[in-house]
Amino acid sequence: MPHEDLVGSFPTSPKQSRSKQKKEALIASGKELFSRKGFDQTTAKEIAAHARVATGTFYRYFSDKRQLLMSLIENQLDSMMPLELEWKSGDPEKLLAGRLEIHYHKINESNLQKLMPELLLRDAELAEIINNAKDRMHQKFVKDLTVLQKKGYLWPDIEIETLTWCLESLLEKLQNRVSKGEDVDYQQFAKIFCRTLFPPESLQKMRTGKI
Amino acid sequence: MPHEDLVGSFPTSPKQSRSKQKKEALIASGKELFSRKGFDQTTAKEIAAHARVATGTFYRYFSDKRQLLMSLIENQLDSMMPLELEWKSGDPEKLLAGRLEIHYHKINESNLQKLMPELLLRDAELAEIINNAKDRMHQKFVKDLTVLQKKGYLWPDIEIETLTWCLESLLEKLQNRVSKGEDVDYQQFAKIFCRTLFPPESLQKMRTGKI
Amino acid sequence: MPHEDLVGSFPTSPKQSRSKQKKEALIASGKELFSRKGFDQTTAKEIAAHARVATGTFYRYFSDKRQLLMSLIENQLDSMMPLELEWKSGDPEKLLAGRLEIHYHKINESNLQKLMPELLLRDAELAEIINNAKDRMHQKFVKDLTVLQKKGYLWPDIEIETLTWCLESLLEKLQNRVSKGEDVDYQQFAKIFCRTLFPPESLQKMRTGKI
Amino acid sequence: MPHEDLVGSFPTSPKQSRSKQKKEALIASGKELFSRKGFDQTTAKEIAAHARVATGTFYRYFSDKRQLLMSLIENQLDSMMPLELEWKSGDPEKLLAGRLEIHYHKINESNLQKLMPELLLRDAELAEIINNAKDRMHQKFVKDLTVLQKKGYLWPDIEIETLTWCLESLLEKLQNRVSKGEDVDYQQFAKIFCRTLFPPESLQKMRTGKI
DNA sequence: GATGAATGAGACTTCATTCAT
DNA sequence: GATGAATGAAGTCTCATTCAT
Repeated sequence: MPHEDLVGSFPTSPKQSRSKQKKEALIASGKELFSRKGFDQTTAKEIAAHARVATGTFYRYFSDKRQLLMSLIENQLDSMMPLELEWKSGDPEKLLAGRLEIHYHKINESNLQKLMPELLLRDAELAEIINNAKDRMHQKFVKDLTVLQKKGYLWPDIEIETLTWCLESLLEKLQNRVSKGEDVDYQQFAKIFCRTLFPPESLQKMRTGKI
Repeated sequence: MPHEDLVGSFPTSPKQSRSKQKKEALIASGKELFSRKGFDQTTAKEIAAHARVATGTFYRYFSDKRQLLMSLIENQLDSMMPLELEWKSGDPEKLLAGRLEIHYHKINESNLQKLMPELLLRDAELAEIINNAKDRMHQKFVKDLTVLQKKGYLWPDIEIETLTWCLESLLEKLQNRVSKGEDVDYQQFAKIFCRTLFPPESLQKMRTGKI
Repeated sequence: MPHEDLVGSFPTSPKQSRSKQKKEALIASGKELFSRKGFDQTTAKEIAAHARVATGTFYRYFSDKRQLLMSLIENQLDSMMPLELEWKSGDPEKLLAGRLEIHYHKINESNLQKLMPELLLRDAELAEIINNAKDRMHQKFVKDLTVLQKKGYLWPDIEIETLTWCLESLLEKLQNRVSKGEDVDYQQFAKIFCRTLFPPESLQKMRTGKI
Repeated sequence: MPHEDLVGSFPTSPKQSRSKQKKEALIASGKELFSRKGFDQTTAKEIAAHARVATGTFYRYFSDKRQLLMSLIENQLDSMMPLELEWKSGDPEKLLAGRLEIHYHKINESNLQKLMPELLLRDAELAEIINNAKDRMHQKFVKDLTVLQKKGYLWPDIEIETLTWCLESLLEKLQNRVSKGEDVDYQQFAKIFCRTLFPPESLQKMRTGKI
């Protein structure tokens, strides 16, 4: 970060109004506490206290705990979705490793994901949002794999549907580990992922550009 | 009530005391309601009502809601753990498919798994139990894979650690699908699992008994 | 109260279950506190405390404060309605005085009436109930007066509609005074009421049975 | 804004300072909202919003919600009080009708009256003010009626005290109807009032100036 | 043992009032 | 003066747990 003071020379900061700051603080506190203790175990009062504001202030910015949760989830919706599969020329394992690293780098540590299963049980609206997103991703996955299959790159005796959810599981768990702050070896993961997806011959062809 | 012991002599009624029956009913109700609505969303009163007993009766059999939950989890602890990896002679894909089917067949549908992440956040004791179990399983997995690796069956450039959690993810997700009542093609899954684990040459050797 | 022990010799009391007793206590406390401090100034906690039960108990019997209020009002709906006008033979002033005394005797002291105007502002359902009742009574009043008018008993130049609400006002205020515990001279009131209603000639005829 | 003082020279705009205007707006908003929804159901924020000022501004002009209410009541104290009884020569029914019309004409529609009973329950000071006023009025009424009684104008067998509250009830209800915006036939009302007050002979004498 | 009414701590939410800008 | 965000006390209501019958 060179010349950061250049930035500093602009009117202090983007002049985030107090308001904005408090809302941010509440969002951050919500994220932290929800992740740490779970949704039900976290009270609005606690979130407010953690954000150093009064209880009532919480309700200025969010109609209730659920709304705050929704904000958090919406913010993370993109990163919660696994990356898309694309295969440019080059070693697919390395390519994938690179893309994974970039994609998951931006996922800030948060166990918000952990809360999802229980949350989905009780919140139909949330469930719909999430399921829609997952569905779209799933369709995309299937479509991509179908293309690869037609080109004869995949294992010939494996069905797309099962393959899809297996790969999705791997990506989901990868993301989990990242968000938990656990170390992840993207190179290794990419290798495993590719070998699940492609038979050795395909990998070889792709590596040598004979796609 | 004359000759009630005559009834006891019938093999159909295994002399389950009233008590036992009530406890069972409470356990069943707890499982169903927790799975359906989540732990916090289910009240002791509801569980009792669902089990057709009075609220107070709940507390005769369980010291509190948590204890019922613990029972449920303990009951399912085995099935919640993924199966062990063993490789007898024969087509490994078929062998695995058969074993998976048997192993997961006994998992009754229940979303109890879904509750785990949130539950672990708040209940240190539960977390320890679960983590210990997972850990033991993980160690076993690693040990088994190490053996296979030493024998040279695995992909040579893949590390055991990453491979382990990838395979665990696959099994975990498989179990999830089964407990959600979704259809699962064990044959397909076994194929994918085996190819992730073994390179084609190993598979070929195993199939032909040249292990 | 002679021989009260005779009563006492019956199995204690009508064996009002605890439950019933608590509900009664809550109703009584609600009535007293609402009357004394107003609806909004009375909290559920206070009502419970006054009835010597825990706050939560209040909610076993009433879904909320409003429902308790509704019970109270329903209980009093009859007595809140003014008596009907009927004229048998005899001195109308005395007849009326007697009937008023009987009718208002059963009104237990309570300022619940006082709360009505404000309550009606905010509670559409309550407003409808009350207005329907008032309306029915009004129609009855109008009908009765119309009969009397046709018989030529009323002041000839006074319209029924205005007369009706004037008489209703008198009865309403009478009831107010009674429920406030103020002394009321029914004889005097009946005289005034009758003279507002009938010209002296009619009264004379009625007294002498020449109806 | 050139020549703004020209505007000031117009007689229409009495140079109401901004301040004054805001206070007026708050008073108007308070009156409307209190009347419409009741005192407790109206928040200071709402009143401010309705008056197009900030919440804080409310507290510049009134120490609290109650003070605004007090202003409103004080403003209306005169009109809330029933008119005085005076009998000049002429047809008393017509005279009264005329005076009623003038007196109640100035009562702007507002259900503030409706709030009084509940308000008096909780606000001792307000209760005292109101009761004093009512008392003064009552004394005046009694005094006036006593004079009429001594002159032999009233029904001879009716006591002043009861008669007084009956007439007050009629006037109170009349005022209620006016403030609710309901149509009122002053002529009819005056007839009823007079016949309640005076026997036909007195009325006849008064009409013919033989008072 | 069984029952279900009772308890009361504590979460949620509102709003009168204050205060920094 | 004006603004409206912030405060926090207080009311509403739920539910885990206890207890008298």
